[in-house]
Amino acid sequence: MQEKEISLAVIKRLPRYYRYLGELLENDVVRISSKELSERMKVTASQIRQDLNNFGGFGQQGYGYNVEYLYTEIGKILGLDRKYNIIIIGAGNLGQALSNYTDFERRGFYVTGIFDTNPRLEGISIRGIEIQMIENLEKFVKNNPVHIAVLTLPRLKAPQVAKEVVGLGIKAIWNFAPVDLNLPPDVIVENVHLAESLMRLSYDLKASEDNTKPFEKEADNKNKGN
Amino acid sequence: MQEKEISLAVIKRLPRYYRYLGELLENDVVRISSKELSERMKVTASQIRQDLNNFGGFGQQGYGYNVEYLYTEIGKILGLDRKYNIIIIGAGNLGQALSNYTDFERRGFYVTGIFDTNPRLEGISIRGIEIQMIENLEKFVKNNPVHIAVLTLPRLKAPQVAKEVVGLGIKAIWNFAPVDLNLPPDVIVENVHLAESLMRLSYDLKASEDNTKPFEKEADNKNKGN
DNA sequence: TAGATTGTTAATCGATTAACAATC
DNA sequence: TAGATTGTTAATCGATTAACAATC
Repeated sequence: MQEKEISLAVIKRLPRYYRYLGELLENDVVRISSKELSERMKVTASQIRQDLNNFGGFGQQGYGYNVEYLYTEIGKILGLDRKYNIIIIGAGNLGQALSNYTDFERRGFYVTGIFDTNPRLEGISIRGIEIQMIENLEKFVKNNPVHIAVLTLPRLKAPQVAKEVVGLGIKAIWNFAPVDLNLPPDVIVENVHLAESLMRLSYDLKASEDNTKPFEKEADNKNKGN
Repeated sequence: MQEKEISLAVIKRLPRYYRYLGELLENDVVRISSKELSERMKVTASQIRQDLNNFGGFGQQGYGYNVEYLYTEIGKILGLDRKYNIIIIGAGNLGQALSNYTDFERRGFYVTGIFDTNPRLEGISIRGIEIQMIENLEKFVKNNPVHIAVLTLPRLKAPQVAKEVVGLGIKAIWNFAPVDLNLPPDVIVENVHLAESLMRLSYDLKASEDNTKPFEKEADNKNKGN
C-alpha cells in the first residue's frame, strides 16, 4: 500500500507528533499550522510538512491541520487502531512494573500473560493476571493469540527465550535485555536499552561539565546540539 | 578539550560499542579489527573507524584494536570512570524497579535517595534506602551531592518537579514521564519514552503485516531497513 | 619484509531546510 | 478577493561509505 519506503528517521518522529497532538486535543485546540506546531515541538515547520506528506495530505492550505483528524490518522499509521495482546516474560521488577502500567491499555496494548522461571513467583497475581511458569508458555500461546512478547529478563537468558518465542510464531518482541537479538528478518524487534540511555546521559553530563571548566571556556564554547 | 563537535549520531552509538567490547572482554578476546567487529555488530567497518577517530586513534595498523584498552577508553569518553549519585523521584512501579536495578551500580550509578508524594510509601525501604516524602527533597539535596535525578512520575507532575529539581542545582535529569521538559540549556535531559517505543513497534508490526498480505506482495516487496 | 589494518580524505548518499507555486 | 498555509520541488547540509596511503 505504501508507495515508497519511509525513512526510519520519520517513523521515529511520528509518536512524538502523536503525543503533541494528543495534548492539543486535551486542551481543545481544533486546528494548528505546521508553523505553530513547529514552535511548540522545536523542530522546523518544513520537517513537519515533509514528514506528514510521506503518508498523504492531511492539511488544508490557508487553514493548517485539524488536530483531531491528524491525531486519528497518525494513530492509524502507527497501528493504534487495533488491539494487541502482549505477554511479559520475566516477572522481575521491571516486568512487574510494565505489567502494572495501565497506560498501555489506553493505547490498545493488553497484557494477557506473565511468565517467569522462578517458582516463588508462581501464582502471584498482577492486576488479575497470574504469573505462570515459563513451561506453560507454549500451551498458552497455542490457546491465546499473542501479538507481542516483552522480554524483561537477564541478558544471558534473552537470546534463547527470544528464539523460543519466535518458534511459537510470535512476530514482535519488545526487548529490555541489554543484548541484540539476532532473529529472522520477519521478526520485529524494538529495543529499550536503559543502560545505554543512562550512558548517553553521563556522556552529556561530562561534556557539559568540561565546557564549564573555566580554563577551557574559550577553546570550545560553541553551543551543543540537542 | 574536544576539538570539534561530535555528532549526536556518533554519541548514540558509543554505548553499543561499549556493550560489544564488554562482551568480547568477557569472552577473553584480546584484539579485534574493525572488520570483525563490524560483522558482529552489523555496521560498516568504515563507520566504526570514523566513529572512534572522533576521539583519537585507539588502534594500530596491521593489528586492530586492543579490546580491553578500547573498552576502557570508551568508558572514559562516556563518563563511566567516576561515580554518580542518583535520586529517584516517583516511587511507583517503575521507580521502584529502577531503584532495585543493581546493574547500574556496576557502572557507577548509585541510588542515594527515593522520593514520593504518597504518604503510604513513606519509610518503605528499597535496598536499604527509605522512601522519603518529597518535602524532604530540598534538605536532602543540600546535604548530599546529587548528580542525576530520575523522574518516574506522572506526566502532569513531571514539568513542575523538574523545575524544582533544577532549582536545587541538579544538572541532569533522566526523564521517564511522557512529556518534554523545557529546561534551561545547561540542564541535561535524557528521555526514555516507553510509550513511543511501543508505538514504533506497533508501526513496524503493522508494516510487516501489510507486506505479508498476499495481494499487495508485488506492489512493495522491497526489503525494509532496520 | 609482506600482509594486515588503521587513520583519513574523497565520493556518495540521504535527510533537512528553504523556497514558492498551488489553493483553500 | 486577499491572506494564510499547505504540498512539493530544489538547494543545502550532514552523515555514511568507499578508497587508499601510511604504518605497524
